[in-house]
Amino acid sequence: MKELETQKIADLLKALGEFNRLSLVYELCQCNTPQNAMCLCNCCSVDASVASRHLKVLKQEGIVTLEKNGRERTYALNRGYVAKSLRLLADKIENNNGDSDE
Amino acid sequence: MKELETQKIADLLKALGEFNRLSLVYELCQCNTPQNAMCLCNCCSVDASVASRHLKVLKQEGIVTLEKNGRERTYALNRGYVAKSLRLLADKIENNNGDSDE
DNA sequence: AGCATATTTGCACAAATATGCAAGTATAAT
DNA sequence: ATTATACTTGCATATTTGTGCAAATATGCT
Repeated sequence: MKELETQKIADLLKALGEFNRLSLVYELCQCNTPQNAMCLCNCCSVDASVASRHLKVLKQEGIVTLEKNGRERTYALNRGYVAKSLRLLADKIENNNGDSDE
Repeated sequence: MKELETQKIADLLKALGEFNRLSLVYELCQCNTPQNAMCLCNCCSVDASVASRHLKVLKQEGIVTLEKNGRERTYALNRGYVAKSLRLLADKIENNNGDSDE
């Protein structure tokens, strides 16, 4: 149970912790409108298939959301979820929350 | 330059984004006193050599600090740095800070 | 010096991961 | 129906990564 939670946050961090994937996230971060995958694969200079796979990972982790518009798929950053998760971890690390041994 | 920064935060996240390494961080997070590596290798059930290597990675990323006391090395979590880095990223992701395109 | 404890390093290896290309699928346009 | 666009998926592959064991190193103890 604790393990599951640890694994989940580890997976989130791992998904973010790869250069091209983080570049995609940054790219999405700068545009307020959802972007399609083709646009995104330009931001890091990789094959479309590579961008596609990275976006799949990001989606699986809930970092981005996907919407299908005709033949194009637009991705949007799940800002709230990612920010919240990161802050939760930051709080835990900084405050050693609750558990006060000293 | 931007790339370097992206790479740096990616490396930090990658270091945190592995189950056993994150477990070590959590373990260090709960103890306010620095812990030696032997103690730490018990928290995740891995060989001492494995814990040693993970701690090395964490140290390289500035996540933990090392202090030598005689033959034992005690590690302490660099709470401030890690928390600050995570919050910075959270802010960036949530606020699309400054850069207002639409 | 000799032994015990704490930790790191060399080696081997299996599993995961990132990548590109080519082929496949889906949908829109003509 | 044919063609074009926007992806995704199936290989093949090269690289990285996590792991354990055994040996090496470092330091303290007697």
